[in-house]
Amino acid sequence: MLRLVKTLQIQLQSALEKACPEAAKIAHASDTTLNPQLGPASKPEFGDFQVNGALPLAKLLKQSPRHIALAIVEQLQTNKDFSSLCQPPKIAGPGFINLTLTTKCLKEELRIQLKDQRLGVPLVDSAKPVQGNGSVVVDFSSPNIAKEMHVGHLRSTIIGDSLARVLEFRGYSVLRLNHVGDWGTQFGMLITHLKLVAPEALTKANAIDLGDLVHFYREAKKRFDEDIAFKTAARQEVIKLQSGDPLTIKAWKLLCDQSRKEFQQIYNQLDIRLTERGESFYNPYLKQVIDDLDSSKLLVNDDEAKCVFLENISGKDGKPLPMIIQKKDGGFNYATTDLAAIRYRFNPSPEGDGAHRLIYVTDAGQANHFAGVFQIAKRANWIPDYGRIEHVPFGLVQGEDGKKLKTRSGETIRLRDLLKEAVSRAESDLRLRLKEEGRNESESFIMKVSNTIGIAAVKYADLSQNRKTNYQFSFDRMLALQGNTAPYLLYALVRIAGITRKGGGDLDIAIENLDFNELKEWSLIRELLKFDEVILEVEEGLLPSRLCTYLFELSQVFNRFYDQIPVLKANEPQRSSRLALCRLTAQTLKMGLTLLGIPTLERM
RNA sequence: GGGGCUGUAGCUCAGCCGGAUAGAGCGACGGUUUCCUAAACCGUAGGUCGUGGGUUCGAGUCCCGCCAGCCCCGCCA
Repeated sequence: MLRLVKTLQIQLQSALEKACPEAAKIAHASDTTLNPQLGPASKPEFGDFQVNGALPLAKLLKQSPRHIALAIVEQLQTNKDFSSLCQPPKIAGPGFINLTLTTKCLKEELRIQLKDQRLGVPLVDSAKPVQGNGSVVVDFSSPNIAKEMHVGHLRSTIIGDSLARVLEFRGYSVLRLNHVGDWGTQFGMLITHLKLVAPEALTKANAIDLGDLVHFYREAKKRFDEDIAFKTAARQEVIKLQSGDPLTIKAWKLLCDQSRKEFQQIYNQLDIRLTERGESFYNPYLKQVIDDLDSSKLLVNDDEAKCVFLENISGKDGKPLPMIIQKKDGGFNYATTDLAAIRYRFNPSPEGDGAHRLIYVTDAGQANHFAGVFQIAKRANWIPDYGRIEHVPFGLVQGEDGKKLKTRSGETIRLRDLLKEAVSRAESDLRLRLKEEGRNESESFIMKVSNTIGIAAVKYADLSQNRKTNYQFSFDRMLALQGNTAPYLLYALVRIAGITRKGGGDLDIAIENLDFNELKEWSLIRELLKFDEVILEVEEGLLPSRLCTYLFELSQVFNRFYDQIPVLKANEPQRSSRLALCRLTAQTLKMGLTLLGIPTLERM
């Protein structure tokens, strides 16, 4: 319905200017235009759209808002194109203008959407030209080498993937970058520790597995915090790594390979595609960062460390907060790497990615860090005029007690265990239901369905509740069959698949003879037509939860339709018309879920 | 001390650029099945939108103060 809204916007604009010439003159004088304030109706009984633009003009024109609304309506009714789209407008309340689309217009929109594989969502090329090479970087997941993926990586991975999918669907060339932690102090301490306790791990592939590595990492971290000599040795090791010492590099590569294999299993299970480009990738570009900052006079030596002092951000003492770019031991830290990454990602190919938008999906705790890094990048002129750089923050995953999610023994929950539990819970729910309903299904069916539901539930729960605030994790809630959950949405699709199986097999029906006469049909049509706008909202606001809310509402509207409106038993042309609605609902739900990274089922 | 985020129904959360009587879901209570999967649908109850001011024709939404919770703040990422 995007095109339609655009058309209405233009018609309203013109009617408003004609109805209030004095106000229009004033607006033009200050180089603005009058805003009709067109928006979706706040309630179904108000129609499809509401126009609020009359209200703010009342004071200026010293007329009642209803009077102004009337003048606008009169202008609108002289426009034949408008009258073919909307029924006669109604003035309501203090001066709102309510618009209801004509059934002819709704049917035409529906027909267009039924014919469009993209369900009305425009490709970016036809929307507006993009500068740079049109690519978008989505930086997400980013686990640390030598550590297992845990709940902390869940949100970044799932949200980042979904955003990447939406942007790809819109036609951007998306770089899904896994900025893995494969560099830095942690590495120095791990290698130093392994040299002492398990040197074979540093020279031979597969000498130890990731579980052991995690164990060693914990020991190393403990020693690092307690033992000053160890700390110094670890820092030396980092310097060796950063300066390319062959033995250290070899050990480092082995550790990375080991971790990579493990990560890949999780990504396969979640159906997530990523390009690994760890922190180490930017090693050759770090020096340039220092030089650039130095030549633009941003770099300051402070207590032997090289820093940039931030503007408008002060530290404990009230003085500007420094960001350390090079430590006094000569080592670089994550701020340096992040700056090098920004520079590289905006730089044109071949010395960079030529991106026009950078998106970072990390926890909200890093908000200050990114604010600082982005500020420095701006001041150093590394962000082109058309460039956009955004931090997409998210809150902690908490347990149902409101505290940080942990195992009973108080340890961090491994991602693989969490996914396993979701699937096994889905499986026992399913087996119970099959028994209750006396259904007989094959083991492969049970495995496929429980796997799909389990993973879908975890993903959907996270995406639908996406906000900056913390997120309360609950298996019971996410696997519930009712409410705003993945199983509820999947079930709506299964119902449609049922119709297809039982007789609507060729959903490739004629769409020229659509005939609707039920309120529940029109509600479904109106809901289906909102899809394109929702996708653009997600693209702009980077909030997958908007898409989730929409899909849930669509499922609800469909279930109401399904409950009361017979499809297969209806006479023609209703039967074909309703089948068309079912087909489009299925396509929309499927497409929406795909954009969330969630696969669908025919039966469950 | 400074900064960020959050505070909406018993619980979990929506609420778009400020717009009409603040919405869902869960839970509670009650109803619906000769019919395409009832894993559904319908109804009832439940609110000082943390709090006090301000701006505005109009504030859950914007501004300021206060209270509470979480997070970040120089050589970890």
